Amino acid sequence: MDEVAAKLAKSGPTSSVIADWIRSQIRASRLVPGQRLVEVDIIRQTGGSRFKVREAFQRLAAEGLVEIEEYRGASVRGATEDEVRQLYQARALLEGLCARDFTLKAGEADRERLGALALEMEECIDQQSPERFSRLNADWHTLLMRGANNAIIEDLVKRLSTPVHHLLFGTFYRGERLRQAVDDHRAIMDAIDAGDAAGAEMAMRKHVEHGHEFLTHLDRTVHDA
Amino acid sequence: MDEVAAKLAKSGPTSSVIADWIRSQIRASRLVPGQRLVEVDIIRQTGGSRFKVREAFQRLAAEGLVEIEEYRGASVRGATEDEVRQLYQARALLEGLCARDFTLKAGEADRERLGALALEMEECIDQQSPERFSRLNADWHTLLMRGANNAIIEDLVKRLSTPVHHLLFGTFYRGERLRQAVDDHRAIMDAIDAGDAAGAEMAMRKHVEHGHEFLTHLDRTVHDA
DNA sequence: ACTGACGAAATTGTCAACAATCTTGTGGAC
DNA sequence: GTCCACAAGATTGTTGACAATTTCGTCAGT
Repeated sequence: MDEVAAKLAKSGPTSSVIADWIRSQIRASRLVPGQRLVEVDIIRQTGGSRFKVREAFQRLAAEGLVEIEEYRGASVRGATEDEVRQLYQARALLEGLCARDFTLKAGEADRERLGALALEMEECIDQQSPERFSRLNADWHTLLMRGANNAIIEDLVKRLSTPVHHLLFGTFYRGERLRQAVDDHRAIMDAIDAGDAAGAEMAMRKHVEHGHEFLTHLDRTVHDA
Repeated sequence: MDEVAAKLAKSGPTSSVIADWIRSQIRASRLVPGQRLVEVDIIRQTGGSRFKVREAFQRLAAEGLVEIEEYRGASVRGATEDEVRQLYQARALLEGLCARDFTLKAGEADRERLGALALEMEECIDQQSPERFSRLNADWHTLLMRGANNAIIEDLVKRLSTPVHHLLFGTFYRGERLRQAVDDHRAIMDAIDAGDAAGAEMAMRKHVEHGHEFLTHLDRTVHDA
């Protein structure tokens, strides 16, 4: 019998598991900015104790993902348009650096895996499966940062991505966005394979900026409707 | 009578006040990497309740400043040499962007205040007051990021700085480091005043890299001793 | 119908006691 | 002297109950 699993089942999810669950709910737009996170609701849905839920809130508050007000509890913190801009600026720089370091440091295995993921993503365009594309896209970016051997930046970028993930997801329903992303990835990988570190950095920055442009364009479209 | 103050005094420090206190202890090297943070000790020294202390631990763990292990509690998390390198790489990019944006956006008042702080720092060199220099230096960098109107990066940089602050502080006891920092600041401000955004960005990157170089140099010196 | 006071319900903040686990010191066997 | 088992103490994890505050519905007065 699996003692570890039995123990986990008995004592319920840990605070970081609960925090992960809340993060995923936010990414999936099941929790939207401004919405209050009522403790008993989270307890019912996760099976965690109140203490652990509160611990999870503290972690998420430290990440800036939720806001805690006295006697009003936790609520999902949204990002203003200007914050989204700042956030993409930072991402462009940080991921750009990773693209550069990946070019200089990554092994053959990582490069091949990056290409394989890119191919899978291309298939998604015709198959109209945005959620799969989204997952593969996240994997692709993660692999690149990991290959660059930069855990600090990987952590920062993950943190920066969460608040806009649900917005971003909307852009993946548009074929043109998917095609551009695939093209951008191709350009980045070409630079990497050519050993052109500076080129890879520039291409990555452009890629992130494209993401921002699509997002603001989409936002404007929605606003007009 | 001040009701707010009375209330605070009665109910003791809040969890974020406790977190601030722990952060300051780490920065001041009174808590060193690897050291365990025993709950009752923190309670005695801050006057907070156990519950609030634990909340503070969760926040600090989310920031990556402390590590929490089951039944072993919280301990100060140190940074490896490689992590410090990654951390400075990220800071160079992010603060560089702020120097650029400061050049483009900051008003006359902010520019003057930046100059005033720089002058105060120059005085510190002769007066041999590294702790004052350290405080002014932090103010200078903060002012620059705030003038660039980039709260996201300000937050990220603050987070990146805490784990190495105590190391950095050691470098401020060396006159040569102080002089170089002052020179770097001067170069950055000259570029800003000339409206040379790209120049300011480059100068800031160099400044941060200098900080890293001094740190590794110091580390090697200590190691040899 | 509208406004504002009032109170019950819901929700969060706090604490103290208890359980689970780790740590340390002690004593004995070899 | 060294090593190991064992127990006592120290430390952390968890729970439940209670206090403080907000929220929402109700109802009188206009």
